Amino acid sequence: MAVMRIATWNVNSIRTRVGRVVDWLVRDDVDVLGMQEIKCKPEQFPYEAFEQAGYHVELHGLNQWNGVAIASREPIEDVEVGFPGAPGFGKPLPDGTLPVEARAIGATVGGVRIWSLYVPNGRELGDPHYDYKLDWLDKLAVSTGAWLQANPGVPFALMGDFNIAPLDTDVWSMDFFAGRTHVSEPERAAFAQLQSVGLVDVVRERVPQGFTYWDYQQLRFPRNEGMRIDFILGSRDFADLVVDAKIERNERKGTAPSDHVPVVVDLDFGPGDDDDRPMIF
DNA sequence: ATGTCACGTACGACGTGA
Repeated sequence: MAVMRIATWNVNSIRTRVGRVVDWLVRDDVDVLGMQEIKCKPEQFPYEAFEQAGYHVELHGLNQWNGVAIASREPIEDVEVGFPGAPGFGKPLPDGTLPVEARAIGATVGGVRIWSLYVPNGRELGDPHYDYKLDWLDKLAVSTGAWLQANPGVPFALMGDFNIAPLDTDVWSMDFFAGRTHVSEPERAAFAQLQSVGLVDVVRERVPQGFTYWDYQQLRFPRNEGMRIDFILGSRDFADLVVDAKIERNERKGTAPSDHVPVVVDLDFGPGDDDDRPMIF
């Protein structure tokens, strides 16, 4: 394959939406999908629908909350559940450590190292969940920076629901978000830290405007009152392969949509063993 | 015109998370 289409999508329960998700994968010819908020354990995951459509699946799900997965037409290699140093949260376990939630899964597909991430929401400024969010992002940046140093030349991307709107134009109203999470300076600094260790938002360059999430409440989608909080952050080696990007706004329409839509990039590996390439030369 | 949805528990309706 000379071109690989990679996407990220917070599906908000895969059991509720497996039909929509697999239909879109096939219809849009997606090769690799990182999913967030699958909201299930492995034994509850609808593997069959993915396998029948030609996708392998690797996932990390502990309970009805959070949960991340990767689906891919090519084999999924070197799966890693959670990143080194990821902080836990909640009631301490018998050994005194905090439970680490199911928010990160990494794998290599076609020589590309990718992570599907569901960043903690934060709830309210000053809430323990907010401090947890910032700590989680800090540890993610440190872990990512170390990995990039140790693996030069490997195309690498973090993708998922970051629960941060980096720009004022990434929310429908800065007045509405004044004093709330997702737009605070510490959250934006945490997002910038990911860029400072060597990652770039490979979608923003090609799609400067557009939301990726609209709350189910208050007619947010019909009014286009959304947020841009889902991103694909690529290393330089990854970014150099990107030839196209899009936000699939149509996936917020119709029956029983997720509140998020897919974010997509195409990677071009140049002339190669592309079965689909017409033999006209 | 529309004013939220998904999960678990447990079989109606509420608590939790987003």
